[in-house]
Amino acid sequence: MSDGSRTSRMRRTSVWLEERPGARRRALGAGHTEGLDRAKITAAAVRLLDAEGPAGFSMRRLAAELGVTAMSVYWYVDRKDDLLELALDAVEGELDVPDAAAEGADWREQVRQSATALRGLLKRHPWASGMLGSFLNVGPSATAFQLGVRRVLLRSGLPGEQADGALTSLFSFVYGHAAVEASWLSRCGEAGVSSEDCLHALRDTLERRPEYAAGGEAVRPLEQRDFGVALECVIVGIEAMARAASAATAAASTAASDTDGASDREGADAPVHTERGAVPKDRPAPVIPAQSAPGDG
Amino acid sequence: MSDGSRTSRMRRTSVWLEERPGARRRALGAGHTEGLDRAKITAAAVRLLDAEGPAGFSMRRLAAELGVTAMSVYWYVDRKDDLLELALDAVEGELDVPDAAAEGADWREQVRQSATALRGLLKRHPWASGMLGSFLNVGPSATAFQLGVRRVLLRSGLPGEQADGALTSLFSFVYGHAAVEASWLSRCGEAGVSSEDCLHALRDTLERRPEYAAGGEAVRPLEQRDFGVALECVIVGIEAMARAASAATAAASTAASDTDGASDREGADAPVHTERGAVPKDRPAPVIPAQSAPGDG
DNA sequence: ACCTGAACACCGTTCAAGT
DNA sequence: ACCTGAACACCGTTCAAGT
Repeated sequence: MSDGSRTSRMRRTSVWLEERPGARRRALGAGHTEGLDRAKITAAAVRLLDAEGPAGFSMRRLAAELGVTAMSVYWYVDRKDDLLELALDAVEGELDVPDAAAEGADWREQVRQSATALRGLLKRHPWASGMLGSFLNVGPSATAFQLGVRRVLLRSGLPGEQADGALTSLFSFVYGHAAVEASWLSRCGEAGVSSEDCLHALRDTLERRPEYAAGGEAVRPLEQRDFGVALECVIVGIEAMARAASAATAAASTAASDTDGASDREGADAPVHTERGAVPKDRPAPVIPAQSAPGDG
Repeated sequence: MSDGSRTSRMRRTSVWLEERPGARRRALGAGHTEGLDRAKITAAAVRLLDAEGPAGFSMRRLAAELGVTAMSVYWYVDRKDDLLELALDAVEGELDVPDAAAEGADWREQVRQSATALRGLLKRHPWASGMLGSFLNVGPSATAFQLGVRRVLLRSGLPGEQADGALTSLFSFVYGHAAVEASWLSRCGEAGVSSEDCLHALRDTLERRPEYAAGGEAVRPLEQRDFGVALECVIVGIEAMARAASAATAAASTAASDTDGASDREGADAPVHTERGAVPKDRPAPVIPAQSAPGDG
């Protein structure tokens, strides 16, 4: 019931989740400088994506860049999507996995650094943020980074289940922010317009066209999206979550035995500051919902 | 220097930002039941996207659905991308714009409802979350909704600039979360695998393959991503931001005149609870950065 | 004003050969 | 084992015609 035969039933959800992954066509570690290679192809794909964007990327174009016929690539990679997944995880390898065991490190600062590093990555490779909405993103590099940040989040005092919620919150925010920013920049870039001119055109449209009911006074602020302020907002939310959780733990252990050493955790004696009971921690945490899978209607 | 001639220089950043938008080819309000129509085409596009997903959507397929030749659509729409933008804003029209002027409404509850409604929309139309990373999303419906939520956020006591940061944080989170969730579901769906089986395969891979260095104990939690917990985390962050801001305002007005009515705002006397000065509000809020626009390298 | 058909320059991918 | 060429079934979009 729980052996590996179940996985052979599925066609393909990700390059990383296939039956004999990695060692498919040729040993990855073979040290030959001539001929193609999964690593070489992946590196070329990253270069091409960086240079031309996802719209300019094609198997034929990539093969030309490698000085090879279009179909040669298919010996190393089954489908274009597999190659894109490889490219995605390859750039995520640029991230430093934070060290949760570092001695005097403040978890907030580590979270701040990891989030900023991820954002920087997604700005260096603007095509990557779009891929996060297309692929599973479960490659080794992506996984190592996410687990590392999770370990850092646990240092806040957050229990495991809520640390996952915080991790989701943090990554969703960084991904979403980068995707919106990337689409803005690429749209302006393709049209040959500066961001300022584009914002100017937007303001003009909002003021002049009747479909846009509301006035222009509230439009201006939408120009400014500050990653730092928004990130700080998420971190503060995580912090409040952790404080509420450790206060609950302290109260419980105080009720059990009165002389407990749990109060040396910082902020454990602070009250919960939200009016409505802060973070609901007794709500069931569902698995990613399986119903209504998008397929053919 | 600031007249409309500047906007004619740009080719196209969005359907919504073209020179004579809306009234391009035919009056939109014309009441004829026969023949095509921008509205009819847009509605058919939404239906096709819902049914087949973005990969199954093509101009030829759409035209067939409309019982018309492929090129007929091009009389009403300049490019496929324009049509996708129209479809995106069309589904965003399903959202209720929150009423910030409602009498006894709690802003947290309104934010919660709006975020949940947006998430529901992005789950009903899974292709939409991907489009948010491709287009400007400045159509009338999207704009009305965002400005409405912004007005609600202002009721928290947050000053305008920080309300934009909070808005960015909130929307980025919902977008990012929906995009990751949608990609997960669609990948599993296309492979004909349930989410549970896919998670099982992922856990197997993490445990067995050497590239995935870390052990499996930290892998399990990544299955559970609770939108509610993460959303609450963002809301608590916004709340803390607002409390810090209004505390600063109260302190300033107390310094100016001692008998000020500003202290009746709830929580204004609470101290800032973050150890590092909470939200940095003196940091400059940059416009969406214009440098390093992704184009040809 | 509205719609069509043929055509152009592409795609991803399969398949039978080559060496 | 590795690479090629021709071919299939598609794309988005242009353009000259039709009515």
